[in-house]
Amino acid sequence: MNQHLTKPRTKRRTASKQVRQDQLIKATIRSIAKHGLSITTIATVAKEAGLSQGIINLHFQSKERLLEETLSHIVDEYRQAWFKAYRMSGDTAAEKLAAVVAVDFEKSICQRNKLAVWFAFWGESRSRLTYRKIYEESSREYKQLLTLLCEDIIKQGKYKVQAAQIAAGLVAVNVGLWLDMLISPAEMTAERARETSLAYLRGVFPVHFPE
Amino acid sequence: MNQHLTKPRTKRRTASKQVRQDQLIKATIRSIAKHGLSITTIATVAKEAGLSQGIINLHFQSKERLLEETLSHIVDEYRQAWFKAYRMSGDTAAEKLAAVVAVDFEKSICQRNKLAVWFAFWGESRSRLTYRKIYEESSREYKQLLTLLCEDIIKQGKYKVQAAQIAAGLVAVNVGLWLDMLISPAEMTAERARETSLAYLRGVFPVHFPE
DNA sequence: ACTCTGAATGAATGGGTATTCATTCATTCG
DNA sequence: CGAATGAATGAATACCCATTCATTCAGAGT
Repeated sequence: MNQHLTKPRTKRRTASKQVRQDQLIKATIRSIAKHGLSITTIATVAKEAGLSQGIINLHFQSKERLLEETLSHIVDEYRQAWFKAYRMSGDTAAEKLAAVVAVDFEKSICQRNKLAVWFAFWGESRSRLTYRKIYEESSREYKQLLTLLCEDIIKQGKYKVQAAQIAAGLVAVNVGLWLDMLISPAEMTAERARETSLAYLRGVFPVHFPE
Repeated sequence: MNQHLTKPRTKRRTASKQVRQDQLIKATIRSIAKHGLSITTIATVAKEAGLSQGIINLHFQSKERLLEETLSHIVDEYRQAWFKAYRMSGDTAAEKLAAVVAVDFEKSICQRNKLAVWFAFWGESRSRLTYRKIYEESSREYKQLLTLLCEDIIKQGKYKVQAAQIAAGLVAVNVGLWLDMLISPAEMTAERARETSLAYLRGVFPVHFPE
């Protein structure tokens, strides 16, 4: 029924579920960055991973689930990064705030491939409840933390601003800077973005973020 | 060769190129907002417009060109809006800056359907030079204008900040606020977003944006 | 060495999708 | 009014995509 005469004899390996799923998620990120979400197919991901098409449904049941897992992967990685920065940084609220914000401009977090994925999913989020849920849950936590830190700083410095508003503004600046880094990486480097974000904090909390 | 026996006899009209193209672009915006860019097909757009599939290639030659024209439409509309706000507003730089920034939170500009389109195209922009070009050109102009206004204000108030950096931060905040309005419209209304954006300006230019 | 398990493949399938074009029809013009 | 024009249709075409599954194969256990 089938003639395997011209088979290219590719070397084949077996690997654990965990390894393969990671490999496929990373291939998905590359494919979305390279081709865009709307051109990303089972075929482009499989090719990017150097594996066969069938393996995606084997490990993720459907393309849709692969995409959801990819978004979750990036969102979780981000959450772990800022949480670690929060716990490991100095004692004052200002130090902690600076450390958490700096995460957004760390190489592993703000590399262009990953930024492309964030924006790709945000672009579809209006129409896909699942994407929105995945992002919103993590985002809410993040804003809560920033708001708490801002409240602390405001109390200390007797600033006349609303913590939640400053936190929302801070998150917003960083999202906007990510867009610049995605679209015009030559003009907006991570370093310049970090400074721009810090300029916002300096404006709002001059005593705590001097110079 | 073909049997038109069951034809539903839909009423048919003819309209000028301009009218049809506008109609199709608006249908495209609705389709992208409703289904997402990756699910938007010739069929969904045609259905949204209440017209037949063939009409899209008749007026735009290809689906890709329709999408490009849709992005251009939104970008141009935005550019005209802020340019008008710039020309029509008061004489001082601070007044002009406030007026231009306020455009981002006008109903016609920041309605959710249009925000979905902005983010959809940003999400694909990494892989599509054409999208990036369309956005970048307009974006550069916009930042130049904001930078000039900031320079003026900085000179007047002897602020110790860099105009380009403040302008970049301002654009960034507003992009980030658009994301909030897209994802969580209940939590981030246009009014709240406007205030958050203004809080940024107050922080940086306290004398010119008091209270 | 031999069997067993399950990882991996890729051809086949069924359902879409963009584009084309012969045809229909509304409108304009002589 | 009758012919000419070009807007609009939608069936047909050729291609693409996600998913399935019979089959192959690598590694573990005996």
